[in-house]
Amino acid sequence: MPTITIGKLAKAADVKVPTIRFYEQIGLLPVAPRAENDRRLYDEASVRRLAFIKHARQLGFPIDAIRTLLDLSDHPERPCESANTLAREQLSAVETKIVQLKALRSELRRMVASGCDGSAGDCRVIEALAGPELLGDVSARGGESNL
Amino acid sequence: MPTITIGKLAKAADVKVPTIRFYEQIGLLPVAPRAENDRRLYDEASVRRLAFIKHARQLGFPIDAIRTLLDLSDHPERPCESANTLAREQLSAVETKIVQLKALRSELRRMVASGCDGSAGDCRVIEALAGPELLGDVSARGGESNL
DNA sequence: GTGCTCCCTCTAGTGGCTAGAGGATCAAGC
DNA sequence: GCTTGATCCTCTAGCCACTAGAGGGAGCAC
Repeated sequence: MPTITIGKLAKAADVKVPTIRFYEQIGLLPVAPRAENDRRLYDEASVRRLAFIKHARQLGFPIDAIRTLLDLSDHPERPCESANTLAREQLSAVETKIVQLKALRSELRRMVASGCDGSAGDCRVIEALAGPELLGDVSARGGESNL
Repeated sequence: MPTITIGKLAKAADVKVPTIRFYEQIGLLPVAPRAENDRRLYDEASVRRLAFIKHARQLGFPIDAIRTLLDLSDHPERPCESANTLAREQLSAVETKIVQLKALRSELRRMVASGCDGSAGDCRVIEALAGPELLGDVSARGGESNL
């Protein structure tokens, strides 16, 4: 029997109230039953479901992937292949992004290190941006430095 | 005297045609003069300006920061303090993101490593998502990235 | 009755493009 | 001259995942 208000749910899962309504709207959360005064009511299962979503979002899973993951979690008898695939895909997306960001970081470090304090005409930062691009295809430059 | 078509400019700077029109619309590129047939015309300076923008975008600078940087580059007599500041800010944003992504990566690695091939009911991936959150406040928010 | 907080719906805005409709014009080949 | 395909134009709408705000109702403490 659902008794939790949307505000309580929001606090319990550390998610903003409008986000919950948004998740309902796009079908990530089921349409909540309403009290007589038209307010949404939730139960403990809602808290768990929302926490699941939040966790997955923190890990960067796109909404569609989360839909699939929730679907699997709702049907424990189905094979979990796609959950594994989604996780691997997300891992590789994150890894790619890290590689790219490291390339950006090293160029930005160079820019910042050669920092100037004169006028824009001699500015190393602006020069670096105007100059020939040293980053090739960012995604192609994996090596960089490791950490 | 401008003679370069938008298509040529797009190729020269490796940017899509609609993106150029978009940059004009938001004032990153000046309104291009038109030929008699109403087509936009560009010159070498446009190529350099667009390359500057593209490079800055690749580095993740937000449009507003690029506006400032272009402004400085248009007025070489001004002090370049803000260029330095913007670069430092961008560097720190990139560094923060890297840290966050590494945390995600390690959790995803754990998930993927404990991969299962049974049914969703026993799936480690789903379990990990449902389980208590181990991540702090990573909040991968803000449109995922501005790369 | 007066605040205060919570809730409701609905629309529009964010960033940085990208896609598509619907049409005009151009360059090249026949 | 005619056709074909590439390129250009404008305009609107869509993407993702929310977030903000308007404008209002309801409930509770004082």
